[in-house]
Amino acid sequence: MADKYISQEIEPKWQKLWAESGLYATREDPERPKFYFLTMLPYPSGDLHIGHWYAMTPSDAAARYRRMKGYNVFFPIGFDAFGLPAEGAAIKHGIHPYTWTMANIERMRAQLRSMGAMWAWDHEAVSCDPRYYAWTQWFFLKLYEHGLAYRKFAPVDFCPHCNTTLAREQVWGEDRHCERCGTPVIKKELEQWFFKITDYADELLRFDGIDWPERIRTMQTNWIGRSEGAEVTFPIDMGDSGSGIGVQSADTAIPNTQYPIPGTDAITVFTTRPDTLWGATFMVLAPEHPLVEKLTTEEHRAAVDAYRLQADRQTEIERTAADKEKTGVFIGAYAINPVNGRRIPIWIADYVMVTYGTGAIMAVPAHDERDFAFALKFGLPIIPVIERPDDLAKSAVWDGSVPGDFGAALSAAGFAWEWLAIPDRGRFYAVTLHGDEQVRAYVALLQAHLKAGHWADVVGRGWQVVFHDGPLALDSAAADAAIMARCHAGYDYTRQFATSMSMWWAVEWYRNVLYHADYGTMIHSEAFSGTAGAVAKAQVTRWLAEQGVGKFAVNYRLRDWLISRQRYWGAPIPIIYCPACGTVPAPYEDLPVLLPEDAEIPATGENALKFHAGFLNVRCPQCGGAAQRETDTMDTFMCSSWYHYAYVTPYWKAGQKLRPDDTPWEPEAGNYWLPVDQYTGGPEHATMHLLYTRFFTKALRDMGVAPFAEPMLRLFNQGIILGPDGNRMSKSKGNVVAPDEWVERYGADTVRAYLMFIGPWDAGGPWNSQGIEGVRRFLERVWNVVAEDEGQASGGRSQGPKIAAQVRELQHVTHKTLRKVTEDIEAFKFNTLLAALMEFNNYLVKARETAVYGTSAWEEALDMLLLMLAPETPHIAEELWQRRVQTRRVSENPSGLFQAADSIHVQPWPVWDPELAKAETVILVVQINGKVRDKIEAAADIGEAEARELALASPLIQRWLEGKTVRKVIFAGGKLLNFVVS
RNA sequence: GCCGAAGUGGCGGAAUGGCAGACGCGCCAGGUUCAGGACCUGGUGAGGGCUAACCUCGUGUGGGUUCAACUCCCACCUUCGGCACCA
Repeated sequence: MADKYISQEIEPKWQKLWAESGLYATREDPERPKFYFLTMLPYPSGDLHIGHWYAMTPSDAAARYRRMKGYNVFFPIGFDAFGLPAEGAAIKHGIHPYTWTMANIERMRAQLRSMGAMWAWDHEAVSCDPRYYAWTQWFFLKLYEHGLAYRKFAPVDFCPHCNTTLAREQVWGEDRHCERCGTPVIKKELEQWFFKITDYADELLRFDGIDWPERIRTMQTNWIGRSEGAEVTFPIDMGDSGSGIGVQSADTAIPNTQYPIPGTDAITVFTTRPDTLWGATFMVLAPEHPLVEKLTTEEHRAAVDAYRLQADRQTEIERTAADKEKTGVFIGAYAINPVNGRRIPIWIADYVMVTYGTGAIMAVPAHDERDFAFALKFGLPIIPVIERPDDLAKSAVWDGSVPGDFGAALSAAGFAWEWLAIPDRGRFYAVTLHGDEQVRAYVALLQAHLKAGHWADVVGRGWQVVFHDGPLALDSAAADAAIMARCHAGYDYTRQFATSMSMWWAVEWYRNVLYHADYGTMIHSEAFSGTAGAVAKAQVTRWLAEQGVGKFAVNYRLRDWLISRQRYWGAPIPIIYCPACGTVPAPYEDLPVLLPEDAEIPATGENALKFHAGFLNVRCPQCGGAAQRETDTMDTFMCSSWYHYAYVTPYWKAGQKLRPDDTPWEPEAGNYWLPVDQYTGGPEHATMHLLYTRFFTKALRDMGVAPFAEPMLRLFNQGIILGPDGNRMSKSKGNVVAPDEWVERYGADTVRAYLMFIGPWDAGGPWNSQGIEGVRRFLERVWNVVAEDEGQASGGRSQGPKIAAQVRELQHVTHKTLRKVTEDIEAFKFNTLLAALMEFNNYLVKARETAVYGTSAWEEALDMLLLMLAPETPHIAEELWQRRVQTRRVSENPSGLFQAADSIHVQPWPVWDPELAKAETVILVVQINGKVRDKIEAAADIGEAEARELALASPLIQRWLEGKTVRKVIFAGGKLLNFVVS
């Protein structure tokens, strides 16, 4: 009675029966091991697209597999339902965000059901439900209580299109655009709420006990950007110039450091290279640095103000363009280099960021590329203080400075040199030297040949200018000045240069030895000269601490998480501002602070809460006086930082008064399910959601709320499905692929299996419907093989040795396939899993025509085929399984109704027999000099001697060996034999 | 510029030291059919070869290690992702 495979009929049927039979009901069962399998929750934009299917259906397959393996699997779903698009729809179509969102959710629920996934709908959670965001607000209060939420006035990224501030993580790309709408962001000075994620920077760098992809760990590590170095304090030079520097002796708060220098005037810098301190020849402050105002002298104020203004006006793009010419101005003030007491000028320049480190740097132009460019441009001294590790030195000697026999003398002494022509300056001996010895010998030779009044330089190793009456080392700014004074006096050409280094920069041939940023032996550093590069940094840091001018310090690129959003459609920040009491948290028992439903969304895109008197005006919980609510709402990443906890007991304690000592989920259920065992989702959340949720969990642990430190033990990142044009799918590009039409045409099982089949799950790639037919054909062939078998289970009809061998082969193929499929699904290798099943099915199609048909091995093969298909294509597997079960009358079920216990999806995953999975024969590959010359069938356990014998019996091999001497034979474990001949 | 991933037939991809191209799409031939579609069977990297046996070449490029390299090492090219004046 083999009828046709009509997916459109069986899929809705089984979805209904599964739901009705309670197959997916969640219950904590201490008898069984739990498995919390989580896939990233969707934003209810209105329609599921193919990317959701790509992310979710393989997850479902893996979750189903876990259940068949005997785990009590929790596979929940919900909606990340706050966010800007709802407000956009409100403005555009006049629908309230709540109505729009809930309608979308309703629509998406139906679409999600069509996947046939084992969602725990009984634990669905929607983040915009007041019963949900009551807890979002509860978490905020807890964080506030523990000093992890604070408000500060700071320059923040603001999206003019979305009309709201954004977290640093939500600003993307070189042009610093809004992650959501693509509009370039602007900087605004606003008072905003932050979460102190930086408190956990070090712990977030550790991934102990979690199995996360290398890629994500690297991205998070880079994002946190830990660097070790020292903080060094440079006193301001109060001495001369009497310039009436507007310095006040008030406490000076230096940005991003907890170490204001009370009662002194000093600049603290962060450096990763304290070993280069002796080469710090100037300082640079960020234009926004608070000390700039105080330190600028009257003489320079106009220029400084002008520079700060233009720096402020520049967009971030202009300012951070990598190849930008360095700009900056001197502010008239000087600092004292604490290691040598030298006076160094203070500049401001926009290449120093107020947001990183202390917003101020010591500039070591000889060993920092940016400082080098800056010093070159503004004629500031560049003094090398770290020896070149490669020993290289160069010296260009004008042929007019030495007698004509200089070249011969160089050659005789064994120095490598060649002629170098410099336009307008003449011909030079270009000498390349290696190491101190050579430099010393060379300098002596040069000295002996130099004509009176002439000189030549040695750059790189052993920096110096050799004058006819003796060399001058470039070991300090003073020495630099002395060198230049002699040069200026002796040769007009040099007057255009302020420093030795800029003079050398003019010689192209010198350029590659003038600057380096490597570690190396310290030079020109007083007592530290000679300190080896490997220990220099640590030794100097220790000494700085002893001297009281600096200390070991760690700096992070990570900033605190800005969570304020100037939007209506989010969870309100539960804070009240009272003119008398100040900032007052809303009492726990008043949660949730409800979003007013009657708010009008202003067409200007502003926050509706600001104009809603009923929301805004409130009594102060402390003094009872008139007060106002905070109108900003929370970043939606706050909602998704804890949704995996919400699923455990959705809307826990709804309607009850919340208390600070509550547990945000039903404790027993939480103890059973948490934490998440396997998480799957896109890699685009690496530095946002995936970092936030780790921070959040660590904070919960420290509050005593959660007994674990990581929210998700294992993570897998699937790839991203692009539009058919290879671009990221987006409505504006019109390349969004809707799964519904494909499901209608081919069925959910086909779409599921096709998405799993097209390639490795973590690869993603452009959607291409070519090939989906092949997967549908595969399922039809499965249908034909299995459905036509009904009633044939009567045992083998023929006997004998021939059929025994065929049966054994069938069993071998069956068990080998089971092994492959099991290994693949464990590793999320769905593409090769499906290929193995296709191969297996192709084999069965052929085997059906042989005597194995109807044997118990045949029946086992069909059962196994269905069990292996159940995770990937749940509907067809169930339909065919039920037909087989009924046929065999295994189920005593008088009602005839489907019972959950009979479902294929709760059958135990079969176990392969290693003996059967092993092949009896192999194709022995015979090579001559590594080239395949013959393939011979042999017993799987063949030994080397027999293999050799077999190979030598082959006429083909005999021909290749003719007239050759066998030098060596390599036998690779029953697979391959290689004759090395000559 | 720095960090990471990838590069294999006409296409998606398989093989992580041992038969390159599994599986699927497409294409070609044949069967079935009044015909088309669907389905079934066989073939399908390039070149050579009495179109047979078989041979040569072939996994981004150039070197290397090895009996043997898509796979390991070195250098480079291209594409994608992340970071980027981060001190």
